[in-house]
Amino acid sequence: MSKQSPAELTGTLAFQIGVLGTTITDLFAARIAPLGLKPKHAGLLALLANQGARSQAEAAEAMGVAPSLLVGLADRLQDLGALTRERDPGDRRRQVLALTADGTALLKSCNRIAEAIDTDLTADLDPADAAALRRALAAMTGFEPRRVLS
Amino acid sequence: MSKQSPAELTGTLAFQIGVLGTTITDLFAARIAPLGLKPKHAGLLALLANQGARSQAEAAEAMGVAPSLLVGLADRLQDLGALTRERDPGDRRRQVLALTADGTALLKSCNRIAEAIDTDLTADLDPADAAALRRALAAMTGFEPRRVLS
DNA sequence: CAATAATGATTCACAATATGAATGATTCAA
DNA sequence: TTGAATCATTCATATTGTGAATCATTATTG
Repeated sequence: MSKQSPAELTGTLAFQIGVLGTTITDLFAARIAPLGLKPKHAGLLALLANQGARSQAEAAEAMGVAPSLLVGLADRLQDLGALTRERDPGDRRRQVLALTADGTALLKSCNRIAEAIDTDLTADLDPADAAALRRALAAMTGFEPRRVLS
Repeated sequence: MSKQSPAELTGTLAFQIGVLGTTITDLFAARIAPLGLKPKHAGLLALLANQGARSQAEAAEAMGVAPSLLVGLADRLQDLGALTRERDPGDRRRQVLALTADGTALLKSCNRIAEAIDTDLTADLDPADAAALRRALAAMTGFEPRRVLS
């Protein structure tokens, strides 16, 4: 006889990645909380670091969130001294966000925390499988809409 | 020279799985919405199907949510005729949830939807990498707390 | 056995998160 | 130059989740 119960739903990649993603994000959130950050703050820092200064509208678009949400994220990071927020002289409607040295340092801390989680995640994982996982993620991350860590 | 920018934060598994998980869960949520379900409803159906009837406290524990949240989930599924909710005769404090035939059918629909997402996800993925991905997920899914799809 | 503690389900008040509509400033197009 | 579009911001609102309080029931224990 074949297998009786094929682990309905929970056997799918969609379900497993969904659950694991939430678990990891919650853990990441707990570990960056002492820095005064939430995952979306870290996502914004990373965006600015990797893609350079951006207006709030551009950042919101890139992160897949409403522009109104970005106001609060930028407020917070500005309070922490992690970014500057200046009117674009060429178009004074735009608020241009740019990382400060403090922001870069903060991002590095987030990065270290994420890497520590990676270490735990891949602890009992065949190195070849870990490499394949990275390839698979790269292939899947071009998937449909973009949205940054919540 | 070595690579200048190592994709700060966004290069980590933690970040990538977090983002992908949210993206996938949002997509899954959109596709099961016509069934009148949200991801947590589907998670509860799957729990009952895969592990048998459970009290609400047990289900909440297994899903990693507050018992008070489970009340509403069970209400909804009961309204849809997807589960029965009966006092345990042996301990009349416990409400025991059990799948109905309609609930099983509903879960099968969710399963099909998740499988369709899997198909898209793995479309341009080396089959060997897809297999490795499954192994990696299996290894990582024993990770810390449990929480079901949100 | 009686009194007290613990457990399960439920309701409720509340916090956190996100959205979209409205507003005001500015820029673009006709 | 007038009207439409864009950007940032605020505000009202929806959604989601939690924990405290309550009530019924069951366990404990003096």
